[in-house]
Amino acid sequence: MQYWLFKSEPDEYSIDSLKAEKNSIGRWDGIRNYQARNLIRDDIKVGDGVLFYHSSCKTVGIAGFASVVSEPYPDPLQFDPESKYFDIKATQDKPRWVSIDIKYESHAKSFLPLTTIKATPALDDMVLVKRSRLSIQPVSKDQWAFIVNATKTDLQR
DNA sequence: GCCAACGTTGGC
DNA sequence: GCCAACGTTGGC
Repeated sequence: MQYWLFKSEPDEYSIDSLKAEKNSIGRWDGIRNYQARNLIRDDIKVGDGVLFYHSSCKTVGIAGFASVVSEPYPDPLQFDPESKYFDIKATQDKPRWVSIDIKYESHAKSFLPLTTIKATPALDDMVLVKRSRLSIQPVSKDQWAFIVNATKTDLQR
């Protein structure tokens, strides 16, 4: 089992959006970065764990947990001229971009802000800290375990 | 809204 | 294949 971090802008698609989907399963689409695509296509497997990260918003950080529930398949948006993710160079025979489905697992009982991640020595090797722009990135087993532990009690109360 | 850090494009 | 110009991401 492997672990990953997926970034999403909560104004577009938040962990609550995922939870609200039918069976709490949503399609992760609109990936238009080759590195991220290659991870989805080649490395990410059914059953892998996903950290759901909220980016470009008031408080950025890890909002909850999900899991991978499908094999990769062609992203339908690349064929849709109405979509902002339409790609004129993609064809049904030779699709360029892939999606996978993920399933909501849980909210972090305490939201883990990026500022805390950066201030935590156990987490400062995260790709998030080092190469912040990658929208899908690997997370180590130790990082995952640390984050599961760090978010399981609500420190706000 | 600014801007740094990338990633992509396209001329040569 | 280089690299300048341009576009995008994403924190602040």
